[in-house]
Amino acid sequence: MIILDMSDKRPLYEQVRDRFIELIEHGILLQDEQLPSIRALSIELSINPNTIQRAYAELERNGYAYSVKGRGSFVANISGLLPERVKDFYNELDALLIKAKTCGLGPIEIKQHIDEYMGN
Amino acid sequence: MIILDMSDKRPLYEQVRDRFIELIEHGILLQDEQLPSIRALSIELSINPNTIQRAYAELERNGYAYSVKGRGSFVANISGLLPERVKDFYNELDALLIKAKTCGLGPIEIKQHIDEYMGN
Amino acid sequence: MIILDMSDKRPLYEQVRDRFIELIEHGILLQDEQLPSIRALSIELSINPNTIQRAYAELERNGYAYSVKGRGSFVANISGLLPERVKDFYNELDALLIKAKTCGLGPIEIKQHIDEYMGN
Amino acid sequence: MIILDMSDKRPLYEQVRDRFIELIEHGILLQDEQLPSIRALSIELSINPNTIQRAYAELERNGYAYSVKGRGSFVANISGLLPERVKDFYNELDALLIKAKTCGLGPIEIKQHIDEYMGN
DNA sequence: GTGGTCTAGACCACC
DNA sequence: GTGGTCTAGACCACG
Repeated sequence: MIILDMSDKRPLYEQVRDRFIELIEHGILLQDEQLPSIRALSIELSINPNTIQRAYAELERNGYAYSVKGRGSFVANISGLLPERVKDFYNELDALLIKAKTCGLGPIEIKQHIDEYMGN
Repeated sequence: MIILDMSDKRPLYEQVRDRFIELIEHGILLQDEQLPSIRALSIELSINPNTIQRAYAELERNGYAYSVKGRGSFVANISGLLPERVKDFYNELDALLIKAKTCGLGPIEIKQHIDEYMGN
Repeated sequence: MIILDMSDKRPLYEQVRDRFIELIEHGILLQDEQLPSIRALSIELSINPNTIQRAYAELERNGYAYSVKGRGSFVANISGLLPERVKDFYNELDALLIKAKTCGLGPIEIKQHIDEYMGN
Repeated sequence: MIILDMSDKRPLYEQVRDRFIELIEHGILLQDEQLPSIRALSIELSINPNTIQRAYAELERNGYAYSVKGRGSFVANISGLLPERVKDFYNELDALLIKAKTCGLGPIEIKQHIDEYMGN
């Protein structure tokens, strides 16, 4: 479920965090489902429990999970996060479109690529 | 020409490097034009010359500049870099489109946003 | 009567304790009324009896309940607790007013807010 | 400047964090002023550098500070945080006013206390 | 068993 | 020198 890439320049805790965000956003992990325990996952991935702890803390901070002492960590209700994620998407898209301009790419080529990629 | 943002998370050398890439890609710095000397720029920005040196080295490594011992650094011919940058752009766009799907955004909304942003 | 929120950061025993304090202070549970038995409540809430036991022990320690061996736990006479609670309230209010100052809020705005909130 | 209370139930990193928030909000630490280095402060307080690091990370997350690798940590521009802090204040005040009601305190007594405390 | 905090000590990137 | 990440190992509170 989680795969670490030691050659990735991102810190391990970000890799773990982002992988869980992906799993939650794609609906593979459902609301209130229990995440692997910090200790179990740290053994499975052969990394320190503190690193998992940090990843889980960030998931909680970003609204993707909640944890209860003595019980475990669980997937949060993420329905409230959608507007924020849409806003994020458009911000990133705008940044990318600036780059497109400096490559000589116009709206027509980009839109065509989108149709090919997402289907129209 | 170069402005540093100390509260930016990126290291200074990356800020310097990326700013020059921007200036070069936008045609503000032209081919074979001389870049500021390391010493002059380090004084102007009040930062360590090593930091400028590293930025220039990266510019050279990425094909945006070349240096002549004892003469200085100059803007390279970047026409050969375009295909690579276009490829980069499409890779980043594809990653973003995956995110769009998980936000419930389809090609129609995205294309409309592009038209509004870039003009059609 | 008691509702647990698993995503609440507070431990379960505090949630149980505080909910009973609320019920007692609001006069919903009256003096000498019997609290639910530890066993019954633990089953109703699907949590460990030790958790209820701890909540009840704290209620007793804080003067909100008393227990009779073999009989159960009962609501205590809380009239003696009022002065202490008033004192608590003013202490917390004073701390909050310091914060108000650093936000540029003066007595007029605060008093107006109180009137709107509590009615005058 | 920073005093730790080992008997305080709050974790050390929260004590450090909250103390700096206090210093920043009260204008004792000014914008862009450098915070003590993580190592220096950890020695001064006789606690582990990781604990300071965590406190500083939270300050940064909450918009009170920014840090630059190789340079240090600095006080951020907090003017943008004011509306949020005002909102926080009113939320906490509302919670307190509920408590006041259960103590039999009405708006008149509370407003009088505010006048005595803040001056009118 | 669970998560949360802390220490000690290491290594890295940056300046 | 600075901050950032990670490991190893410990202790605590909670259930």
